[in-house]
Amino acid sequence: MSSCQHELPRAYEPADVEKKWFPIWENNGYFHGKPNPDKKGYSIVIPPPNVTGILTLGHVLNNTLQDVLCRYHRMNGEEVCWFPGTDHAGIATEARVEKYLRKEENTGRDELGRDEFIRRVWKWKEEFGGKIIRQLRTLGCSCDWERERFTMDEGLSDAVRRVFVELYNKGYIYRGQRMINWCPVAKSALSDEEVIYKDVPGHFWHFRYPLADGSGYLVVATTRPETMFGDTAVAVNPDDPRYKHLIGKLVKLPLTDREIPIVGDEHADPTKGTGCVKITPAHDPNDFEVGKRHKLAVINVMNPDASLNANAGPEFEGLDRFEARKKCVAMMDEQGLLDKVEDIVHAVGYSERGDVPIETLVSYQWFCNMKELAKPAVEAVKSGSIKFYPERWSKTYFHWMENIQDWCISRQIWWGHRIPAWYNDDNGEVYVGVEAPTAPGKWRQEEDVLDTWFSSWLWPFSIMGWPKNTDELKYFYPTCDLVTGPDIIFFWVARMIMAGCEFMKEIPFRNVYFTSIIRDETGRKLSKSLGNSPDPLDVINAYGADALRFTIVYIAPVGMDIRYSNEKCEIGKTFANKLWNACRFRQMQGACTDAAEKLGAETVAALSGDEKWMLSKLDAALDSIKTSLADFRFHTAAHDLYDLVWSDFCDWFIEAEKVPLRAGGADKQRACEVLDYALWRILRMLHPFMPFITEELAHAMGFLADGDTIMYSAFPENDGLAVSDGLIAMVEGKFELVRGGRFLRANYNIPDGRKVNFFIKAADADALAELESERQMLTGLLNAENLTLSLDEFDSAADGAAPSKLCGRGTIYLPLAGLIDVNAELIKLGKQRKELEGWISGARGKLSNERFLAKAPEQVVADAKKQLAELEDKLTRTVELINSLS
RNA sequence: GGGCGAUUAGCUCAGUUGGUUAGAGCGUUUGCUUUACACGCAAAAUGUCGGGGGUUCGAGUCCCUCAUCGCCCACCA
Repeated sequence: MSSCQHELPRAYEPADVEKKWFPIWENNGYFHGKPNPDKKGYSIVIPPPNVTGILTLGHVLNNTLQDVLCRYHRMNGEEVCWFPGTDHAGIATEARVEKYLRKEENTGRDELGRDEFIRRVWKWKEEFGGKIIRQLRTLGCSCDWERERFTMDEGLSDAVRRVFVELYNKGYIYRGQRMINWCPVAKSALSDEEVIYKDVPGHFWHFRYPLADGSGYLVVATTRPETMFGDTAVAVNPDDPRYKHLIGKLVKLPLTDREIPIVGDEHADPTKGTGCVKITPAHDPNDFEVGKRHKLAVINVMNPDASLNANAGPEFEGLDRFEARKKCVAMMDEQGLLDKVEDIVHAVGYSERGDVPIETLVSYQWFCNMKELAKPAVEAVKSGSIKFYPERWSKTYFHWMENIQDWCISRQIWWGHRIPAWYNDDNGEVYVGVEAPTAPGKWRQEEDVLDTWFSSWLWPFSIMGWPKNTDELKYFYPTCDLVTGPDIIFFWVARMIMAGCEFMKEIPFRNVYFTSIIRDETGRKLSKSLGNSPDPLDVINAYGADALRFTIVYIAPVGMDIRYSNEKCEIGKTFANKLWNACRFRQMQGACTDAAEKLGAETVAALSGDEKWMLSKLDAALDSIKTSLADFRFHTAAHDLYDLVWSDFCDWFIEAEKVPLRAGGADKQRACEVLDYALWRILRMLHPFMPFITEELAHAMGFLADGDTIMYSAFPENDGLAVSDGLIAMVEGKFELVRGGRFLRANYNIPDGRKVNFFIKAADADALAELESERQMLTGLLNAENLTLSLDEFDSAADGAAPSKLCGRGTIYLPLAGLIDVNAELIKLGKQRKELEGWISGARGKLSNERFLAKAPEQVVADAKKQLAELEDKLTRTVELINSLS
């Protein structure tokens, strides 16, 4: 078939093979997808990794699965396009580059100013960014690299501006003063989703706030003493008999010279704490609401970096919030105003990126009202237009969507899409538009940029050229499948659905597969700080990309976390080696035949039992794999492939085929043809999972000509060479006898390599006939010198007692004149007899249960009867054996 | 407080509408360099399927309950 066949080395060495094929694929344009009316389209958009990111095992899993899907659909004749790209990751990148500039040039944001800083970020991005995209190639990802995009590319930025303007004009986007989450590290507002709550130990400090008239004090409890400088009231419940008479009076706010009112408000719960609550409208969402009800002043006591500002007074101004807390408590204690201190564990909101406690504070920000956007997006999932795998994630989705809050979209950083709003300071006018205002006047553009996710939520269509109505959009949108982690269901998945429905009037994808989260062996999350996060490139160097891909798919359970360790890559590595050697074995039998694509009619007519068995195993695996992939049950497909190759093909089929191969002539020719046919099918079935080794072997074996690629070879179809159940049972009955023979050898320490005599007493005349027809194979598999097949008992009187093993189709004996340990055999057989009797009594009990007979399906009853008959037969034969030995 | 998931061999996990004697890999034990593979071959051992109750002719599988572990959301003066 091909001139490029070459001899394979003894062990598979992935490094050179993997380096060789990727450039060939890429340079030939095999990854490129373009609108093609003659084919069905299949598209995936990559979850754009952060431009600062480097490859992690999470990416490996995620992108391997996407690649499996893409390669599979490509082999099914579809026009596949996998759109790659990166996300500008505003806060993360800005922090990363700031750190870099500080280290390399001892400069940064503040020194450089906005324009220069942004120029430096772009420079950094060109130089170091997107490393991950290059690393994905090492993994073999068949993305359409010609279409790589970045969320801050001109086209995508234009999409962002248009979307902003459209939502503003619809009244969804507005600017307002609200309680927001503030990250003191980024010195920016955050969305609710960017806050992570952690349980941490803390204290309740009970403070005495003296009544202004000197008649006593109220006790308030707080976890945040340093915010007391922003207190503008103390609230009590209006129905609380202890305090209601105090409403309207004043307390003196300690450490300040202010007096604040006691207000009556339902917010104060008489059953909690002392029943008195200090009200800090500037720093607590509930207090903010109380403040609004009572028209209280909002006193912000924090600087952007969470140090205290002038409102905290000269003693505290400039102090870090935690320093201020200590000092505040100490001063209260000194003044005898610290009532008591309680140790508690409470949830504290942390900034996702900065990993420090956030502040809640009141600030002017841009928001997007999501209520209307959510409606069609909820409907899309409810109606099944979009399906989630595993389905249960839809519950999480609905819960969030149905309680959706306004999205804080402005960020006080520089790296990102600057909000397209301009202020006219002369007349207070606000202009929002895609381009700067042309109207005369002094216009000043909004300083803030947009949340990173405000560009990523447009990704499925902005990456295809929207707002232009491109051919790509017409052909590839909506995309088919999305593969991502459940951790970004709110950040990204839900918002993409909303954006698709709103701006494209069509869902962005049909299926969403949520991957597992990868943990280490002990179940901890992988993280840099724990040092338990292996570098995938090291793993690829040690085991090979195919091995890593296969392993991670193989061990990824559906919808659960993965416990990963590098050692597990042995699975993929040894599997690759096994496949390699199966091919090597075939190659040692001679050149590739013409049968790889299709078996000739004559060959089909002449197939042996084992060969038919193998072909039907292949078909069964094929059907199962197709179903599994259609349901995103990747690991089931990987397990099927593993078992097919290792157990069925290597352990049984290759071993069985050694018999006709040894026989030579027509037998050998036929065996080679079937081996070629089966191997070529196996390689194609494996290709989506292990792209490199399968391409290499397809060429090395001569299944493909130079210049061809397995990437565009057809995924196998069920070949319709159907085989009867009877034949499968016959072949597997034969295998059982072989296993029985090996068991006997092992018991008597007779190496498999030594030829011995076997005697098989067939269970009945049919079995005898079948076994007789398989005599050659049986003799070969058992490595027997002589094989006697008979309906008669083994004649222990004449030939000496022999150990035996009971199998379905017969009983196999290993005659060992004089060597047998009769007692050991009797003990073994006695045990077996007892077991059989147990099962028989169970089976009889079931069959004598009238309700079972009446209610169970016919087939189940028939099977039970058949099983009982088999057990009874086995028992009879066991008893016969016992009698013959005792 | 609300929701979701997990609990099966020493370890990591399969087990698709309930239906023969619950499986795999790793590890363990034993024996093999048999003309692909020691990254290998053959064989063996190990389970009250977390506890309890229920439905059913029949439960690892369905229902209830308890326990333990984990995740998400909300709340917390």
